[in-house]
Amino acid sequence: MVSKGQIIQYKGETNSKIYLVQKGLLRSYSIDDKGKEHIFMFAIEGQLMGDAALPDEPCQLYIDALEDSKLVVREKNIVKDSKPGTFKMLVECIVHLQERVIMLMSVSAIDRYGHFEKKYPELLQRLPQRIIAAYLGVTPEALSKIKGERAKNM
Amino acid sequence: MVSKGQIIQYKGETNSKIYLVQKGLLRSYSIDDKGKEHIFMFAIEGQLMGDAALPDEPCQLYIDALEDSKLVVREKNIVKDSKPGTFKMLVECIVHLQERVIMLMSVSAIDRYGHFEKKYPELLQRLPQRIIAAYLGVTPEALSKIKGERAKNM
DNA sequence: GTGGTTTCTTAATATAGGTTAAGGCGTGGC
DNA sequence: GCCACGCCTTAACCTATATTAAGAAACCAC
Repeated sequence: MVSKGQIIQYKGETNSKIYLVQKGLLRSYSIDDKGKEHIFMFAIEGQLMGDAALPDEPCQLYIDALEDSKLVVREKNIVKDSKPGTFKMLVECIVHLQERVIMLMSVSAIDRYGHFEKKYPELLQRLPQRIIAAYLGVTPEALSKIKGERAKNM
Repeated sequence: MVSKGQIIQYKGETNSKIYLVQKGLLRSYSIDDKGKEHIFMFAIEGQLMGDAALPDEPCQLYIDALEDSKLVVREKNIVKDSKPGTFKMLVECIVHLQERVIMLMSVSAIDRYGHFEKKYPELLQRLPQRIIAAYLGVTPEALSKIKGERAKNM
């Protein structure tokens, strides 16, 4: 059980744990040299969250809770045991990342928002604007403008 | 054996194969609505290349050969058998993607180039400029300018 | 409730990188 | 050799998004 805002993993520390979200919402993110947060991914109920670093390597990402959350903690090594569901989750993770990179490279901010809207209507409700902006790779100001423009064209 | 320029997988087709590169160099990429190519990843000797789509799902990426290449073709399903090396490759893939997304979101074009230079000095030699640009998510013109500016500051 | 944070919006300005265009350099085919 | 084509560079201009700033609205603690 972790409460909203609690940091579960710091960048640079070694962490051999991964987390299955039973309830709530986690995010992983980096902080650039200007102190700006960049969200790498979210994990909601039923999803797995963990840094891809090896169990004894320093992590590249921070992980914290965006809502009060209930977690099942597992060792990263457990993945090696090829638990039925776990392997599939890894592949899903790759699929997701593939899409994410494509989005970041080839789609405008306005279209990334449209895509997010369609794909995660639920998160749209649960997340504050500024968090969505950090996920999409834009500033909250830019996202605000995007929403304004979309409202006009409808 | 495939020759330089040959397309191995088209976006939208279903392809249950993955490719282990024995010799040569592959890339996976998408094409946006302006016809611009965006490179997702490279695979050199010893690396695995494949779309993350399930064996019976349409692929999201094109794959082609940047050099004459020798490939070992495998079924995606073989991954399920948890061949010793294969699982590790999956994890490496995730690590790589994680870094890639972080780069795209939080690092300027000039620093992405610096990072690429350090991480893939060999590819820097083997790849033409325009391909590196597409990988970094900038235009060849911008990359040319970046290199010019770096030369000055040294 | 009230006061203090944090978040959202709007607007003005700044900037990284895109676009377009043109010239030079290489390289492979004939 | 020499032509043609693709690649790289440079430069002028343009656009999307960042930055800065300030006010309005929502949220929280007390």
